[in-house]
Amino acid sequence: MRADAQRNADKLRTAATALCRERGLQVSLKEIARHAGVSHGTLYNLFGTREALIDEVIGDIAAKRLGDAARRAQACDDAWEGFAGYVTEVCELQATDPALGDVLTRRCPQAVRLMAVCDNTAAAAASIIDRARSAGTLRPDFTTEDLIFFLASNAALARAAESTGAPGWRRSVAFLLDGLRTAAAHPLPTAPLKPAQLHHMLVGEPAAS
Amino acid sequence: MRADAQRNADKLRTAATALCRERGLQVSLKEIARHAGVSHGTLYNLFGTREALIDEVIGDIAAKRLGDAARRAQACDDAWEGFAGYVTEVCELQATDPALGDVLTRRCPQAVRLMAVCDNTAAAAASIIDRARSAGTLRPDFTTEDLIFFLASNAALARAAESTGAPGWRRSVAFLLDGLRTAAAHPLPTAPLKPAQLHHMLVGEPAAS
DNA sequence: CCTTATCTTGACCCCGTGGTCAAGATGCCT
DNA sequence: AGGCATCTTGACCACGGGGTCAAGATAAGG
Repeated sequence: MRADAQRNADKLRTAATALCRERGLQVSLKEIARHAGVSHGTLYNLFGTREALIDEVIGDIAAKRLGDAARRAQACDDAWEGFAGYVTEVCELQATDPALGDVLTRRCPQAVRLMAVCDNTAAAAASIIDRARSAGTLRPDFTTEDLIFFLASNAALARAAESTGAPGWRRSVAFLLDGLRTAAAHPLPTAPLKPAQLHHMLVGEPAAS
Repeated sequence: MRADAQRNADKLRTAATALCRERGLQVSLKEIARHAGVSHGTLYNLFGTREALIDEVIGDIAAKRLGDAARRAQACDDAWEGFAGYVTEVCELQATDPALGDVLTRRCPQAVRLMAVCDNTAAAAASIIDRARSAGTLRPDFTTEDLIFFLASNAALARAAESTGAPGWRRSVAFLLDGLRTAAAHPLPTAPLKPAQLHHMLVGEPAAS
């Protein structure tokens, strides 16, 4: 790879990172190129598809931040505290970094690394949930799919809320948590979602546009 | 108004109603015209702006359906049942009629009648919430803004969920309700949203595109 | 039936998106 | 320095959105 190509690739990566993290994963490629001070043709030359760029640029950040949150939760002595802290922390990530919200809602299904991050997050969430359920503090009928559903539904609003300086999502999370303690549980109206149903829901309809 | 103009207006209204209710309020005007078998120029002639069309077409439906739900809640003997039923019913409306979801999230701020429906709904919700709080079954720190925040966050997902035949939102609502009983309440992390903050949040960032 | 006011049409404008590619520029190696 | 391979550019394609308007169609009334 020639030096100038390398330089341009870096400029594009930088621009893409910044734009994705402040506006989400569906920023226009031409805008990224413009922002990087480079022709959009160059972007196509160097990365080919949006997925390749995004995947490269957001993959590590997403894996790190979501992984850290999961590890913190698992390291927590109290299972419930770990679970509650995890939910709060992930919501906070969504609120402050739109790109992460889009990762969790599978907005970019072609990006293999991001999808892997998504799967890992689901697995981590499952273990955090399991632990809290086993401890008897989290209601037993709460599933990983329920958590992801909640995260997905909060993604858009959390972002908007943060920009107004009014973190309404914090109250939302608190209400949810209060409803998730074993003591608060009442029978649920429907069966849990199957993973495939959740998946289809998220990739099928990319959250209103 | 000439007879053919009247006929075209009706065709456009019919098409607009159908498309809005199955795809939300931001359907393209050209698509509505196409669907009505009429030139898009005619649409502009007869209605001028998207807001005028939408307002006329969705206003009554929205007012009726949301009003009915509120009345049913208020007619309910038990305050908590009324409240819980109301939340469920509104979510169901959002899931089955994307247009209503968009109305409640103020996706079309120029449409005065729709905004009035929105305000009326908020007022009705406030009274339903008040009643349940006074009865002691709904936790006292839950506000109208919290409800609207929840409805907004569920809007996109409820729609997607319905189309997969997996009503995940029903479980979401159930978890929320379990967290809203007075007995389940734990202290909240932040102060309630002010109405203006909520408003700014909804109109400022139209939910992730 | 013929006139006229009303209405419809579709070509046209602007803007944006994703994507391609020949021509020209530039880095690099000899 | 020169020549080749690599890379960049920006014009171009097709598509879609919102919106406008002159010219032609048509309903309504005399």
